[in-house]
Amino acid sequence: MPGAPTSFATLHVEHSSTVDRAAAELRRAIFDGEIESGTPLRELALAESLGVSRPTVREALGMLVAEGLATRQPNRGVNVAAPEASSVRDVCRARFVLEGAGVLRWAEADQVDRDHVRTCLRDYTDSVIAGASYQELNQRHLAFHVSLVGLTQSARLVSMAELLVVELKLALAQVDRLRRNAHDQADSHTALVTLMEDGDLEGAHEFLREHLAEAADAILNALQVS
Amino acid sequence: MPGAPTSFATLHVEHSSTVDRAAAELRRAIFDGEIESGTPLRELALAESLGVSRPTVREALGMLVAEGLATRQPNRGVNVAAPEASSVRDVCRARFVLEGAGVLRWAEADQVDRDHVRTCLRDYTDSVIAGASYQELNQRHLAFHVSLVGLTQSARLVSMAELLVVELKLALAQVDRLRRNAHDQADSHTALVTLMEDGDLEGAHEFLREHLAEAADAILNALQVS
DNA sequence: CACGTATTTTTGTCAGACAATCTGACACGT
DNA sequence: ACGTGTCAGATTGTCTGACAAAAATACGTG
Repeated sequence: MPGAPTSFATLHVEHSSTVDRAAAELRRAIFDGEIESGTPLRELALAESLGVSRPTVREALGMLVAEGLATRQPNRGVNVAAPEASSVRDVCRARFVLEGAGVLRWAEADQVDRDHVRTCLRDYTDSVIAGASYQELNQRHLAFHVSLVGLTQSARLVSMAELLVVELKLALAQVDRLRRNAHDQADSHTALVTLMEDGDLEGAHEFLREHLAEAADAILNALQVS
Repeated sequence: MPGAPTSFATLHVEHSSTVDRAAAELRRAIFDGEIESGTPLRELALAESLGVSRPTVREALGMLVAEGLATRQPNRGVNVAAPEASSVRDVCRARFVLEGAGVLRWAEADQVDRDHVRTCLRDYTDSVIAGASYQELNQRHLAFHVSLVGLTQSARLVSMAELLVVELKLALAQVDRLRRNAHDQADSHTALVTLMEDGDLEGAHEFLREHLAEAADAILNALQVS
């Protein structure tokens, strides 16, 4: 529609602050394995490396701590979080509650949200077929799971699920470098969606429970090895 | 056991930083209604009032924003969050997912967690009988609801529920000053626990759904009036 | 080797400053 | 009157430098 559009709803510029960029760089370094879990994150050293001031680093570290990627001990500094067995179990229990709630609401959910689930599934399977990097596979895989929570139509539940997923990504970053997960789970996810499409929500719910339990066990095994 | 106790497990000192105390003071002021919702929180003014430096205020404001008590617009500062109808609905939907998951797990839950629910209920009803302040009633009321989430035995779900409850407390702080909620809901909560004790978890689940929907409507009505 | 003390490192907090950005008002040209 | 350009004031975002408090470490002494 050329001529005179009165609303520019589609336009927007990147509005990133220095703190955001610093936090993003730290996240990348953690997920890429450049910083091992448990490493102390010294404020002064980071400020020099990143070329920003110490207050900026402090704020960025605060964000990482809020996301669960790092832990802060008062007067002792911030360390990269070390995924423990108990926290992996806890995250998976919590995920089952959130994602399960989404699955059970498949029928009442909004059409857009159902389509979003389908899109995420397709993106994931396409990546598997294309033989994408394990990082991208993780990304798509977890995006699919988050899209299930979207079926609840609660923005807060979705952002909670994203927090949980970040924690899982941290754990996966540890184990994936040791033994790349097979990631042949695409079929399993397709089966889940098929169950929902067929209206067997209880079945899908149970299927999800087992799927998440298996995933937790796999991660725990891999963690124990390392 | 007098003489030489080898473990001092019961002892511990308040290990609070200046930032924590500043954030606590801001929270108190917000919930006490000393700062109305929507008020801009200027860093310089707060620093002077609180007697701390601007960076400290900044960090405290960051905590409030992370808790959902305030909103930050880049380069425009932090404002006390204004509870909207959509967010109230969203919080209640999310609460139903979390608390509902706890209710359904009543049977498999840990004995301690079930006892905790009973304790919270008793505390609440006692406060009602004693005619406590509406702030204390809110506190106990919401603590009971959080204790339901504890039945899932997931620490992360509990902390998520606490976040949601903080947001609700903010909304309640707005309306309670206008029309004190009757808080004759104690019976309703007792009925919920009775249903669970009797093993009718599905019934309790449905009961909870209606209870939360009613609560949401009540808050929304009160908000519309103001 | 155990123990208490000094040194060093690191965080928590402060003060002051500057640049970037937003807000609002005012002047200007059409 | 309307839209545009410009400017001053206010506020945030970021930096520099500094100091006190706490923890970790090294050291000396018994």
